[in-house]
Amino acid sequence: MRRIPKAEQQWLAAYDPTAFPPFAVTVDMVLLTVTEGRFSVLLVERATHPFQGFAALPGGFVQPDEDLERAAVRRLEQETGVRRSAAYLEQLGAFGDPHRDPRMRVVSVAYLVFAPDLPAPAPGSGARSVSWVPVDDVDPDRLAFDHARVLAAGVERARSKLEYTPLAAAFCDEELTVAELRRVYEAVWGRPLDPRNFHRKVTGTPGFLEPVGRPAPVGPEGGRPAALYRRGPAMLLHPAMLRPAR
Amino acid sequence: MRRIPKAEQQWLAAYDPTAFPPFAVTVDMVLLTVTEGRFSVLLVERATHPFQGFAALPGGFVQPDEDLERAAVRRLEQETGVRRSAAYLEQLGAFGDPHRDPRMRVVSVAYLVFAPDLPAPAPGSGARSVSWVPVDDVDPDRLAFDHARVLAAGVERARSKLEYTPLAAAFCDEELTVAELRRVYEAVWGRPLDPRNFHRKVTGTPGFLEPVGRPAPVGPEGGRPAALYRRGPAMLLHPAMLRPAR
DNA sequence: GCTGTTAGCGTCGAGCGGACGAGAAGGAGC
DNA sequence: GCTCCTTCTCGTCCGCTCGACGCTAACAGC
Repeated sequence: MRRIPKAEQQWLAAYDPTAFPPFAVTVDMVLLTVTEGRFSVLLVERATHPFQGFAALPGGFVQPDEDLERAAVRRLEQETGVRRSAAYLEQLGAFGDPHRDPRMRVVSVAYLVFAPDLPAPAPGSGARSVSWVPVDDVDPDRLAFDHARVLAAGVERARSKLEYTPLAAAFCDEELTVAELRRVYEAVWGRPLDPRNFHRKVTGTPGFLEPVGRPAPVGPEGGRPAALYRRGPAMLLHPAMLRPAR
Repeated sequence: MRRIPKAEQQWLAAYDPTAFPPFAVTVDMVLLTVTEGRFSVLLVERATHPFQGFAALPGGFVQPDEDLERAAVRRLEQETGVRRSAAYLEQLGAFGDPHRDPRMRVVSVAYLVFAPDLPAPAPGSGARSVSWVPVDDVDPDRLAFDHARVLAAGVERARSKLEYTPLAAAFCDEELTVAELRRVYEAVWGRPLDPRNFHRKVTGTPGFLEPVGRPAPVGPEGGRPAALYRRGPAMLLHPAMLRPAR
């Protein structure tokens, strides 16, 4: 921390911190998962005005002495029970249209979260119900505030992140198979991938997956048991996993 | 815009908009260019407390009825004379550490701007001097607030954007040569590129460059005149221009 | 003419990725 | 046991891209 010079200390003591236009600041979360083979987002139903009865992204006001990311993590754990260590979280951006909230001037900082497949969380405070909704089934006109724009930005960011980072593994359990990872890519990108080329690619990219040395139990469809892997140390994929052209 | 139901109108009329913790919201700009062959950022010297005498990113408070991007564009034009149409602008993210400003709780929304090579702008209000500083020469400890983190995020984002978008052209004039574009890449990435492979790549990527059909005037070093191009319609590069490993 | 410069084209080989064949390893049914 | 089905895993072929680099084109200056 910088040492504050004496002249500035005196100046600060005389400073009126209410001399600037006041804003409310909120965090909203685009919490994504893959469940039952579908790329889905967590939505809550608003129990109060404004937008009563509309679907909305979970979120809430930032406390006066709370870091933005800390506020997001708090909401995540409160509203969904997802622990920070079990998920991936990054900032998506700020949304500050002057009329996005009819009550007052609000700037919302959106966070993007990748969570593994979880049971539908119990409703928290201020929301009637909480549920996973496939992103393709979301009606943008039935979302509160500007959450349609926020969700669209989050979904596109997620699709793009899967190309050049190993974060698809954040949608799976700690130990995972190549086929589970492939189904994540297929759900997020919305296209089938060749299992053989996918296998060659992910096992050939250094730092993506590390073998556990143990097979997974056989699935309900039978077939040869798959080897188990866990996430490797790589943060970026070289080479990238580019989406096939449609 | 949504029709607001009567029950909500009544509820809103009775609502106290000061019931939430007040924040100040600012925009800060990471304004980048390539000048004299160096990747540079616009810095101002702060004339007032706090951080008097420190270098800082240009920026300022968002007005109560002003969109975030509009506030950034206003600052851009006021402080630097750069017109919005002549540059590329995107949001970089929100920075909201509770103690980033000693005066009060401030959330800053940072914007990233790519501008063509310009004469050093005249100092505006509240700043002693304004100048382009090569990003490699910036001393992070001499930057005000958390601007070292903001700048680092902007520089990394810019380096990465050049890989998969045609935005390097935003650092050049409207009509440009392949060599000018190559010098932008070399300055931003900090490594020399093979002129022949670079030429093949950018002219072979559809939508990146479109020929004007006219040669550029011969440069001070002589040599064969280069053909002029202008930016094509592509928003994303397929295939991408990956940075060579160091 | 010759020299020095930059611009632009061509060639070669390594490596990656899409399309696909084929064997390995399990279960279910007979 | 054997057959049939499933999924997993490895291998082959071929086209494309990219890095390294040679070569020619088109200017200025002398």
